[in-house]
Amino acid sequence: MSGAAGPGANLTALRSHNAALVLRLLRDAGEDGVSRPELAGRTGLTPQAVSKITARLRAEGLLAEAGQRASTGGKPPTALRLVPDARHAIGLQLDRDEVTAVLVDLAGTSVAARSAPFDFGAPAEEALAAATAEVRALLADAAAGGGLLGVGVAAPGPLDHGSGVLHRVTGFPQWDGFPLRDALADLLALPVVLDKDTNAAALGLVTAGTAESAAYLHLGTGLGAGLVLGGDVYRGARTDAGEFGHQVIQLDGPPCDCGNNGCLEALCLAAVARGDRTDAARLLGIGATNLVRLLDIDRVLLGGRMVLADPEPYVRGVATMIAEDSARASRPPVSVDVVERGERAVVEGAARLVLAPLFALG
Amino acid sequence: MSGAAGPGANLTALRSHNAALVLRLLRDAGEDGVSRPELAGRTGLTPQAVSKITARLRAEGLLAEAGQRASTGGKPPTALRLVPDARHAIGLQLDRDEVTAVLVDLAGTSVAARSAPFDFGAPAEEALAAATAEVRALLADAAAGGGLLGVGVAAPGPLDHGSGVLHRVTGFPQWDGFPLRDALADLLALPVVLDKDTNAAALGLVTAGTAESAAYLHLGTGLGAGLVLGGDVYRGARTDAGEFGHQVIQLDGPPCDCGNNGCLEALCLAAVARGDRTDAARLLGIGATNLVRLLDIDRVLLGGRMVLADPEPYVRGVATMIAEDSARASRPPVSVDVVERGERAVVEGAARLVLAPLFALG
DNA sequence: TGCACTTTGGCAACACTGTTGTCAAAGTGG
DNA sequence: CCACTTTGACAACAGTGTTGCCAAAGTGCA
Repeated sequence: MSGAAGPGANLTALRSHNAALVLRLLRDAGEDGVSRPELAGRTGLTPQAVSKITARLRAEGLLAEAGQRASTGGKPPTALRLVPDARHAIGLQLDRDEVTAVLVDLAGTSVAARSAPFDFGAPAEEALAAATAEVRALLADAAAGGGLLGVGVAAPGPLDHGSGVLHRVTGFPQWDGFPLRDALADLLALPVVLDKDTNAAALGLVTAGTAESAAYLHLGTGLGAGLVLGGDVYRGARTDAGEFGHQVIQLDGPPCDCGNNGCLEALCLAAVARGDRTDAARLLGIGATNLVRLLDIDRVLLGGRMVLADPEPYVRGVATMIAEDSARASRPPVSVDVVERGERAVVEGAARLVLAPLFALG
Repeated sequence: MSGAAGPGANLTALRSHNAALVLRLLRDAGEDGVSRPELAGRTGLTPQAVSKITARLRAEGLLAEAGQRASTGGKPPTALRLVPDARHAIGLQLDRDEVTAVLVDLAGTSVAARSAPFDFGAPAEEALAAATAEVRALLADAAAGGGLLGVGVAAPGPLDHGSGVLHRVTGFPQWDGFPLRDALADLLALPVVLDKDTNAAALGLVTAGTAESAAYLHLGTGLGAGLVLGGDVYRGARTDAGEFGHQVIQLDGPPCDCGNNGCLEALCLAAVARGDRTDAARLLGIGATNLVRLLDIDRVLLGGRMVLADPEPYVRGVATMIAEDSARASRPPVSVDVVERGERAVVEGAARLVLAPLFALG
């Protein structure tokens, strides 16, 4: 690549980093808030440093006092909490036939939402206009109280997160090479971040759980994964990571569009097509087990239209297969669930693309 | 886990970070050295900050001037280079039947090496005594000029990198739960870092290439992988990541010791056992392709006794399969090679476990 | 040959970070 | 009632990278 050795850190970066750490703890604590001494203990910073940092954040309106806690033998600590309304972000999901937009606050809570039919196959300008119209309408509906941080866009892959350019989306060649991020940023006059829909959903997992490593498996028209490794979304150098569906699990299996034989996606979608959800779940479970073993995953979440239509057999099937394997390998159990707020997981995750830097996540 | 939000950064951490960045660039530049302005450009730090940092590092003896470069229209820049002898580290590899120890300098170059027969099945104290004797003999042979930073230990997994404790090594149940890191640290009175042999070898890749993501595939008595993701070794929460051999690639395949059917390891080792290296390479290639697609890997290196005995068919087979898949997916090519310095890859990687923090790697 | 220009790299002053020392406020518990 | 603990602020401090300035040492054109 550029040959750079990663960014040098200056005092500004130091400040942002520590502020983000404090904000993350405050966000995770929710309404109850956290006391200053607790923040100090959890971050490893001195109490005085925490006092300075929280004072700055309070001046920016990002946090507020939330009453006093019970004393533990001395002066009772003052709880601090995030002020969710202080900032907002927009999530925009471009799907094959629908565009969805949400306005979320700092806590990631959805404040307003809109969706409309969408033609991903339309000419770029037309589709872009439809998407921006949706965002503008959303903002008109619910004026964002605090500052608007930007727009996070989730689209089907492949695409490049770094440059914000779409690649050859299956079935929609006209988007290949289109600089979607910059085009939207110009039209909306807001910062824009672009990512794959699976990564957006995975980003929601970073927030939701304390799990260090998690995988979001999306079974829709295709089968993809969003990976959270070591607390951050893992994209790979070209945002191509997460191609979960095209792992070969049957050497002599049926041919797949990708050119290989016995891809998990082909087998799984075939099972779905013939209505055999049990077998689809079993196949998905095998792929998930491969993933868990390879990457030491703590948590698996399932999503996508096929799963959301009838989650139970999938969750049960995948959970069973992973649990059996974990037991044999005497590994701690891995939680398997449907993604929360199913249909909204991707859009709300998209909004978090914008929020993530504030909390030193991403 | 602990609920901590990652460590807060203070000024000391800031200094170490920037110093490590500079050291890494100097190490990668080798004998030729790097000029201060170039360091500034690559790190993003101001020239004056680089001057201060390099002055400190020079005072510690870690770097020295390396002559003047050609002028580019002004005062000619002074090249700075790492002083490899300034510090040393020990790498220790505990294998099933052999113990190997190397002394490496800051650049990772091997200065001295020893190896001896070893019985991993012996009682812990006995094996430990043999290992420490090997290290002491190595130090007696070649007195380390600069300060000795510590010992990096590579052992067959599973084990926990964080706590330095061995888990149930296949065939050697007596090691289960043994605190190898602390035991060795006590005996040698040196800092000790413990990691899986595959991870140690993978750490060598971080150094060697500019590849952001790489995988080291080890085909020996088993089949495992060491993963480098985003420039760092990826271990997972419990150092269990890298279980590459037990991915299912043939649903109705033969049973594997792990309890599943059609594991890559079982199929691949069976092919090796019947002398069919071409098929073994093909199977390895399928697993490698799965890995490359899932994790957007740039570089694959092959190692382990089976491969090193006759590398060519493996490299060719794996390279061909990945190349075909990459071409179909119009992805940039992935380099496939035998690991350099084959037999030594793991021990020298182990030594780098100790060096890594100096260069902000790991 | 002379001179304008560029680049290097050090020194001093600076703005800002987190840290330490100190102290008042406000509780608990014997 | 009083000793003790904890909270959280203020002031002084050490140390970071940054900025402004300048001498040294080259290049390249007139």
